[in-house]
Amino acid sequence: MPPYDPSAFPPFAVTVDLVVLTVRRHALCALAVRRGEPPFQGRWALPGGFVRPDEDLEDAAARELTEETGLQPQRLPDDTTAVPGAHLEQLATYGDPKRDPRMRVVSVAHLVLAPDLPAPRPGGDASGVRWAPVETLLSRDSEQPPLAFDHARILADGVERARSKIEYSSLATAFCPPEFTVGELRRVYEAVWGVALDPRNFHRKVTGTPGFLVPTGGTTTRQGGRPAQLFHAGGATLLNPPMLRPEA
Amino acid sequence: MPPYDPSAFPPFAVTVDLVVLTVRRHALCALAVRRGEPPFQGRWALPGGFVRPDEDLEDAAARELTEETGLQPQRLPDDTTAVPGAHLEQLATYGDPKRDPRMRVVSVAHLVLAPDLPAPRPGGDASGVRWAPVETLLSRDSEQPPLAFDHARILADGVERARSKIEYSSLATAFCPPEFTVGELRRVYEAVWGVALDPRNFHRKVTGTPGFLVPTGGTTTRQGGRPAQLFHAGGATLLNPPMLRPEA
DNA sequence: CCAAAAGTGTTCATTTTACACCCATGT
DNA sequence: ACATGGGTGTAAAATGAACACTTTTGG
Repeated sequence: MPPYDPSAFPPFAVTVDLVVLTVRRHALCALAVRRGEPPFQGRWALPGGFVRPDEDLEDAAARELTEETGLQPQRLPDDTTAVPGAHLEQLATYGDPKRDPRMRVVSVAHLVLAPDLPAPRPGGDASGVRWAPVETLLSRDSEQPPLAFDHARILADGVERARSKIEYSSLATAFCPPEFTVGELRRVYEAVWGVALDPRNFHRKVTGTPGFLVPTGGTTTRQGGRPAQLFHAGGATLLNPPMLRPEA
Repeated sequence: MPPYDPSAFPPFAVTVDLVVLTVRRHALCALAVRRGEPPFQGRWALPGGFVRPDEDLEDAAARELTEETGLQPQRLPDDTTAVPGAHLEQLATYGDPKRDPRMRVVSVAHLVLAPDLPAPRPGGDASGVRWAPVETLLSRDSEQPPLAFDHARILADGVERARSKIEYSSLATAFCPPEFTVGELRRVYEAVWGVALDPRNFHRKVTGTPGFLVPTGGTTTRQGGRPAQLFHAGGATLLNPPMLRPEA
């Protein structure tokens, strides 16, 4: 029953699509590109492209990310390139036979969490790249049409993954610059979850979790008020106990 | 830069592989099939096969599951077929260019959680199907060779997913028959996590979580001792607060 | 001085844990 | 009678939530 006949397999196209999230102006935003050709010409879509014949899926996602944004995923902890790092992980694979009207395309979606970029430079495709609040991109009652293909679904899945994963992992630091304050980290949680958190309890929680935050020794007043300690992300990836997301 | 040229896409084969888990004799077990042809002839592997040209990924996984085991995934809550139900979800996609020595194959792995089957009937392929403890299948120092392809990695990922997901969801009930006792459910947790749980506190916890368990009214003494209430899984899919996994 | 953000201490409610104890069956 | 698993009560310990209060900057 394994009809594993390499000479007669059905042909598929395999692509990667990217859900690139960041926090800008206290809102969770995603990267969108405008499609320059049919189908869905002129509509917004997620960045992505074909996987090359000898390329691993994660390599393809990293390549597309760099092409579109100049970002590089943080693959090694001691990555010393000047490019800002970002978290990259596989999200899910979408293979509805009718998801692309032209042909059978299976897309392996990836999730990228990036710090707010000083210059969100558009990459090769000049026809339009933008950061937009995920609510705007997902709203059905807005003036603009929905995302192309099944990209609204993919984006929603990516947002849901990010929201749940910062509960029990240290991934929220991927939204922060290399050095950040506890208050800046708290504002990330507040933006991603859309809630307000108690600054006092939040501070105790994150500084009390071993391996989560490592003080750099420096301080900053860039948020105003009393100078705040600067931290960078520690080695711990799992948060135990997790950060609790308020209800309602 | 979207070189979205449908006429020149690189050809890939797309398959589904299945991590089918159950609890037998107080151990977490997975379904393995013996390969009848090269490469890896004679070695154990995960069940799987090609996705058909007009078939969704989940449909392909469900079809392979039925072909190999006679199981059917529980897609509708009021599924009235006589076949026992099982939980099916997408796990992850594996696309290393060298994972199959013959050609470029991208495999979308799925995770299946099934109750212990009275007759784990082998399906179409008669050359060998068995349930084996995951520790046996993953042990590198055993007398038997490791799983074919990258299936050890896929199985490990599936086991890890199952272990973490029963913490915060009601998925552990997928390992149980339609009606089960609190003790039987506890033994599922103990087998999957490899720990011992306090029966008293476990009972209070699961019966106190609204929507998790619904009493059927019946009782059973199939485990010996005092008759135990029978339950079936309630509508709740998320467990809040989660089941806590003991350390170490 | 005041406003703003950082950080600490303390109290109360809730949850988790550990374990004593009783219940209902099979042998 | 007794072993076996089912189920309840309860008190100590740990955790989370709420919030008063002090600290250190900029204006």
